[in-house]
Amino acid sequence: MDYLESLNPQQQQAVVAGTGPVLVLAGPGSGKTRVLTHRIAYLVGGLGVHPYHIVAVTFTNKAAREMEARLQNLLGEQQRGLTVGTFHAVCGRILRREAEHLPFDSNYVIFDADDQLRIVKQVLQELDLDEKRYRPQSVHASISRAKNDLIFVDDFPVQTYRDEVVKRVYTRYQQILLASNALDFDDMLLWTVLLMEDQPAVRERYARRFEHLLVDEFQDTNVAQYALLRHLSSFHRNIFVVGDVDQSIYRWRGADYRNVLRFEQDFPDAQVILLEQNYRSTQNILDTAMAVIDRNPHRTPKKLFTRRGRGQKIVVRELYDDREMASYVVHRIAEDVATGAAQPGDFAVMYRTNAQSRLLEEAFLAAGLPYKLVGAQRFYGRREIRDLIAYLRLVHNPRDEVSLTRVINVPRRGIGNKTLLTLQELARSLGVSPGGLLLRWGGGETPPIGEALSARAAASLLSFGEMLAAWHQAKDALPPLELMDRILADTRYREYLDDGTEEGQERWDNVMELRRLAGEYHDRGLVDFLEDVALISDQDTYDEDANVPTLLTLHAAKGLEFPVVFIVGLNDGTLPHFRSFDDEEAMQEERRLLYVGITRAKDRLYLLYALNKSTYGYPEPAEPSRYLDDIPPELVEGARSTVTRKQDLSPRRTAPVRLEAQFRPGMRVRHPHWGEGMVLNSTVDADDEVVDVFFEDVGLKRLVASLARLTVLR
DNA sequence: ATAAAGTGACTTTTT
DNA sequence: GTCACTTTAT
Repeated sequence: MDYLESLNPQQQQAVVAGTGPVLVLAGPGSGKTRVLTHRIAYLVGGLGVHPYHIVAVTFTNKAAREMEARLQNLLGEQQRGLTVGTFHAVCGRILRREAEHLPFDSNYVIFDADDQLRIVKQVLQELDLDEKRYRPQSVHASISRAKNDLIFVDDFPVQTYRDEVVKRVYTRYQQILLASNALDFDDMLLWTVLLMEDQPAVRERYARRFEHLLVDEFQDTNVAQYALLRHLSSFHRNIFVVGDVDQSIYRWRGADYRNVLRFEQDFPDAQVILLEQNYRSTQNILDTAMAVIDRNPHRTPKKLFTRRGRGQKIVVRELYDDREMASYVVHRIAEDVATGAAQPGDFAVMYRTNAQSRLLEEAFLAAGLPYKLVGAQRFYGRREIRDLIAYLRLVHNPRDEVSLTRVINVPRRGIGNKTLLTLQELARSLGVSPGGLLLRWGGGETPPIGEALSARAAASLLSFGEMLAAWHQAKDALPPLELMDRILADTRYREYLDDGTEEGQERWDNVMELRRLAGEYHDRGLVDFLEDVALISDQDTYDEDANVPTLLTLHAAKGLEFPVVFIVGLNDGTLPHFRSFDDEEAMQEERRLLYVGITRAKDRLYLLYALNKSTYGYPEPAEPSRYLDDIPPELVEGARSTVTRKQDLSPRRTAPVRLEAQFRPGMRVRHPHWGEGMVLNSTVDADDEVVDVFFEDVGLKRLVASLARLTVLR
């Protein structure tokens, strides 16, 4: 088999690069996944490396699955034994196997973002700290950042009083995790690195095993991940990383693109290979992307080029507000589909924040067009889904106090706050976890209740304990699906949800969806089910086979491509996001985010901004994104004479009728964005006034008077 | 103990 | 406008 077939010279060079460190700097659409998979195929099929000795690490399950699928095509059964997975999944496997060296056992559960926040809140309450002064999110972010930087509790530096508070919360937070036999996302990396450092023999075993280490999206690694890679490659030094600093968009999660520079320092003998040829987009799209990203300082400029030709110009368009924007998108899609110019699945709509999806969804719904939204939170964040996962987690690991607290009174079974508190105290006095106590109680042991509990409360607890004990006993014999069915039946969960409303039905449908998912784990079992559910990412929910338009955040778009891309809400404050305004590094990342979005487009690109945006309900005038100014007009369709006009797409909204012209040729006017200009012409339309204005700075514009917020100057 | 009604705070991005 | 959390009434 020829592993170099259909690869360009740079790709080939990367695929057959000799042993030792290799750094591949790969622009968007340059075929980096091809390079990674062909490299592995070459190692196994060409050099005869056993797959057992190869590990490939990605950031999302989707990327891992895609790599596996492509390897299956290239290698067939020869690929068996390969380790391909996300950082967290690979660490998870190592931690379960090596649990004897660690302060938790191999049945540990993974606490997700919501659980983590709950614990922080609980701790803040315990320590009698004011949640207004110490916002749980922000305290948690500090803890997470420390962990990503490999700073353990004892080493947490204290310079301010706030640091001191965070350290106290961090300490207690960590105690609770361990008492619950639980890890958060950051712990998975942190404990693995700690394991490698504290147990040289273990490190040696893995370092010897992994002869070849391959890493995707290397620019998104954080300190902990980089440390882990160094440990795992410490014996063979065959570390092959692929990345693009211009696509680094996870700084807020601890990612540091400077790891790419660090790599070159730490491995001075590294081969560096540049992939610049783009196989995805037209040259106009690439030029747009470069115009945006070139403004970032301290970059090694890359020249993205394609053989696909210039293609169509990009569309930059102003819409009245977010609603009109959504409506415009839907109508454009409907039109292209109707004329046969494109298929529904060709389109993607991208935005900066999740909240922006709502109006888009409404517009699709109103038009009766199916669409798909990428985002796991949507599903896994739902109350009913979290409840059921909490039940399963509790059965799997009764020490999980977060889950116990969540479900002990759902559906209502007469166990209120007071009773729960008494249970917790009782458990503490006996030196067991509350879940453990209930389990034993339900299994026949009677705890020394004394006067602490009323007879009714005790009966409620006992009956819950009995259910828990029965499930716990059955869990090893039952596949996840059957266990879930049993829980649903015993708790009468459906009756609890079904309140006769549409919402109740929807919730039950969600439960059925989770049930379907559980069914896929018949052979792998509960542990894998719970782990996968905890580590699922938004990007993992992208379904390329659906042939419907895709709605997704710019972050979730990384690694994907679409024939037609709409980027909506290109307004200052949204992109760049206002929270980044006072942080230079963050602002550079906003720019990279737009760059990532633009480079997803193969053929057509729409950049849309609103004249008015609404910040939680209330509309206010908005500025176009500053990044739009960086795009050369010759790349933009009709750039010289933008018609600024409210789209007459929703018949419900009609502009106020105006009979007389307000503006006359020769008048001097001011526009909030375009500055001062002179009116050249004005005509009264059926329901509005259309004014042509020549602006000093931007030239001729056609404006609708009722929307353009023009003021007349003397 | 629970349901209903009221409050305030908040939205980047997510393994 | 939406959510989570708190207060209030039963």
